[in-house]
Amino acid sequence: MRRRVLDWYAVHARPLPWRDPETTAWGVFVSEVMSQQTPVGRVEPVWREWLARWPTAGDLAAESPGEVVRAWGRLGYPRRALRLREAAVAMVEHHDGEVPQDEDALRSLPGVGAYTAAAVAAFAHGRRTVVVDTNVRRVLARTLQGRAQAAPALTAAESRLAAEVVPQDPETSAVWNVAVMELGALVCRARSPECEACPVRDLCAWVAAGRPADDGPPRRGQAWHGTDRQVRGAIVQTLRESPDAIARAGLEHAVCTRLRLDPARHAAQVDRCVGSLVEDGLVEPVDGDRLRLPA
DNA sequence: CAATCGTGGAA
DNA sequence: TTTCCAAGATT
Repeated sequence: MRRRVLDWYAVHARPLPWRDPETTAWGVFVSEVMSQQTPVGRVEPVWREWLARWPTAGDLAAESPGEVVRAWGRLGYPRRALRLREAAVAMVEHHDGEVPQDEDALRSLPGVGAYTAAAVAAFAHGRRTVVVDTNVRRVLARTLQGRAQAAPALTAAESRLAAEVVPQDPETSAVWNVAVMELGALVCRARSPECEACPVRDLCAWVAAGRPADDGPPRRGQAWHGTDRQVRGAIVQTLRESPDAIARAGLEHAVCTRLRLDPARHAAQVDRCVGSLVEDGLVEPVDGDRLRLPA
């Protein structure tokens, strides 16, 4: 199993820029945060802009939150941009401006959870960690458990299983971690798995079982139309595109127009979302009734 | 533990 | 057209 996956990766790995040996730990760190819940294909162009503009943690730490959110563009979940900047500040203040190597130190940074800490320790520093992302969970669920998809949330049994299959040698373990992720992203995909092209199809428990459909509870889809998330997104997008602060009434109008919502019916919702964005530090009130990205 | 938090492309 | 979901983190 391990040899097959490692050999497959050696041939089929995508040439992502942050996999270049020349890429710094900071570059890897940025790529991991940007890739949280965002397809890597969408991350790549923004990552290039960021690394050219802010080549080190110190460079980003010195930037204003608003500029960082603006440069985040449409990657989604803009709070990640704020936390990435806060993580850079923490690196400057507590880690001599460098990306920590220790998994626990990484985990303590803003916006860094179990996955990102393990990934950065492995891919930026060559540490032996157990990287468990959505790809790894799906690959292990299929190959070892014979299930179509992993459980809705990460279970202790899953973590144990993932830890067992990571090679002992640190160098090999890092390649293994990224290789399983890549296999899940390119071949063992969630929707249309390409088992014919899979290096471990002949020892995959799911294939052996005839690729049974998922037997778990149906996943409730994320509601979108008319939600606060949609409204928040439109607010931040509008402010991102405006070099100047915008009056509250003008912002409400712009957001409702953008989303084709009745202003009379949704003014309160827009207002409430502005409030939550201010609390999150994504929006800043100025001059009494005007709003902008935080300076 | 479950809800919340953006966005856009593919099925 | 609607649905699914992608290198998760936080509360």
